[in-house]
Amino acid sequence: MEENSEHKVSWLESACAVPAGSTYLDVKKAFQWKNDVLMVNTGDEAKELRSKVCGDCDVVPLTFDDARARWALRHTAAHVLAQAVMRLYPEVKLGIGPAIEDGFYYDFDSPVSFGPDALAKIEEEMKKIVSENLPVTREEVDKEAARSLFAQDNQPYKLELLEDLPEGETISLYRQGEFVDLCAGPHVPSTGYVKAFKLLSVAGAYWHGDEKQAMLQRIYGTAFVKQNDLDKYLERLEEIKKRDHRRLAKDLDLFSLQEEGGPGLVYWHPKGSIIREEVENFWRQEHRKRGYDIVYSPHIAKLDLWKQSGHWGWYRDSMYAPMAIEEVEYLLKPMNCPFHILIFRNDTRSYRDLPIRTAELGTVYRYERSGVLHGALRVRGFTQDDAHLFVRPDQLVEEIVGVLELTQFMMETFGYKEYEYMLSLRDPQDKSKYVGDDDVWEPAQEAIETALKRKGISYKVDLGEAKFYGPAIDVKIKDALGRMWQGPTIQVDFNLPERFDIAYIGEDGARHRPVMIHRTVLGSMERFIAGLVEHYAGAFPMWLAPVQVQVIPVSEKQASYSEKVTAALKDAGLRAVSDLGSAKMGYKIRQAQLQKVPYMLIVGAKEAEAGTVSVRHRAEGDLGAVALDCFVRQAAEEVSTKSLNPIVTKADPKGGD
RNA sequence: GCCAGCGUAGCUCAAUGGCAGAGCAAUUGAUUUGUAAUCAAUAGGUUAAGGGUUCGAUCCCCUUCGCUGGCUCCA
Repeated sequence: MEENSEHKVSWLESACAVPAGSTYLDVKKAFQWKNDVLMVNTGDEAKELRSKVCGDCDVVPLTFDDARARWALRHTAAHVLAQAVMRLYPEVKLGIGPAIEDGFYYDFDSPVSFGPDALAKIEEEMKKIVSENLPVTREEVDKEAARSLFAQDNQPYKLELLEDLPEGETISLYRQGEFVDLCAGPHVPSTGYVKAFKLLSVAGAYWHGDEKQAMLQRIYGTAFVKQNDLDKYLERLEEIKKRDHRRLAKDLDLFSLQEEGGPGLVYWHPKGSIIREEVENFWRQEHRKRGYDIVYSPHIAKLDLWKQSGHWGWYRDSMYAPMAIEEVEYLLKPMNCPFHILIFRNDTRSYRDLPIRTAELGTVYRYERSGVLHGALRVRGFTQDDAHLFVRPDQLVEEIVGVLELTQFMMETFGYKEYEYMLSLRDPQDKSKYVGDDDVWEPAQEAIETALKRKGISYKVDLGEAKFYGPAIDVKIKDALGRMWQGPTIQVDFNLPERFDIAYIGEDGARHRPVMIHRTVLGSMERFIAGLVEHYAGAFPMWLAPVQVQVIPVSEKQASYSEKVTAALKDAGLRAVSDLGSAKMGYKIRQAQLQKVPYMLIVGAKEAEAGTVSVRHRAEGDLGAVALDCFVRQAAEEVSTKSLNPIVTKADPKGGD
């Protein structure tokens, strides 16, 4: 993977918009490559050279094929987009246009709305700008000059952005042809670099992301250095579409949403219910092993309870309107915590009883605005795998560690291998969104950090992501396509125990306040299983597959043997189906393949004679004939070990040919 | 909720200001087959719902509902 220096310099140019006149030597003195990482040389000479080469763009160590070059390219692509739009629609006002994770966007305030036709037209114009290969140049001006420039262009949003910049600071502008934009850079040297790009979609977006501000039209696109990478990205989008849980849930008959029943409410069909049941059984078993008590609680409770818990004050926007029952108002539950607290409070608790771990597959209802609903991933009624741990302060860290271990174990069982840990803290700017004072928030945060450190887990801090009652660890999990999903969440809460005045009797005979840990491992059944559908692309591991084995007779003469095989499988606890329809065998195999049934057993005259089955695996194909009892044993083992991969292997030689 | 787009048979999709169609699935019959689609027939629709324009609307306009992509929000 040795790259020559010239090539590296061209990448560097890409990343920094090297001004005309800088030489290869300049570049070489300012930077050096170490194992494909661009390091900034230290020392005054290097610093000076660096500023000559790169203006004031802050070059940071950068991996060779990373980020920075692609970022610059996409940022320039965004400018090309804006330039094209301005050529076609001169009356448009420009918002902002940054590079993002997988591409770029630009926001426009336009009197005409951009449909698919407009998008195609804009893309054509962009191609023209690219072929013009306009040099991208950086200019530095003072604020006054920038102000008059954008005032003259009649660009109110740019003027607003300008006002947010500190007074007296130099303003950088980037110019390509007739187009000029307020921009920090960096960019690629000319528009000709933007070869492999594509516009993807238009969407509304609020100015400054604030729903009280104007709504602009955002055009999304993506760009890559090489065409090949763009093609690969577009293929990946196709793959994501194919795996979409809404598509697969329909094809595999797992669950549905019913227009007549109302949006955001999930109907679990028999096959989806089997998956859910398996997940829930596994969940229960693992929780019992770890000393959890599993409970059930009601779906409604008096309004007063929600007032006491603080939900009515802090969470009302997400709750459904009260209903009057015999003149007392009740609310549908959006969370399970108050119920578990009532169960805790039902008895006098000793310090010896703690920790008490109360778990429930609790169905909650939350008002989600119509526009945010998304398949089964974002719904209005869902079942959380919830638990509340009531612990003594001295047990807090240890219990958080226990929860972290449980979540890791469960995620791994489902085949999720990579995680990102986020420490969600209060928004320091606006503490009014949270209940309780610093003296309860700080120990909570400290306990979480200690637990994470004890497990040697590195994490990022997410300000403003805390729940209203406490800070949290939010775990993001990476699926088979490399996408990150919200996974387990662990929250420490000193507030609700206070509000409900719960206590345990300590060694000293006095009342002490327990601490609560709120946590979910899977999140919700709806979201988690929808995520699993996409993670496995519908091909569930054996233990979760709704149908585990499909028995397919070669002709109707083997109907009774087929039934016998199916009965043996069922006796072993396997979910087996015998396909006795009049269709051809090939057709039945196709159906089973499309339903992603793990194993198909083909039984013809030979097998009936020898007491064997011909095994076909959905991914491995034909595995040959094995003795029936041998297959049953291996299949049952694959289920009981929750194996992610098939363990039934090529034929046992005794079993047949 | 906001912006844009979409809504035709169970599913995937055609069509047109003038009789609404195909493939798959379903049903029935024939066929009994060796590792991804046997043949034929039948049935299936208030074109999301309501209103308007028109001699005539699935198509044009309005309202409502739902979905999709985003924004904001979130398990």
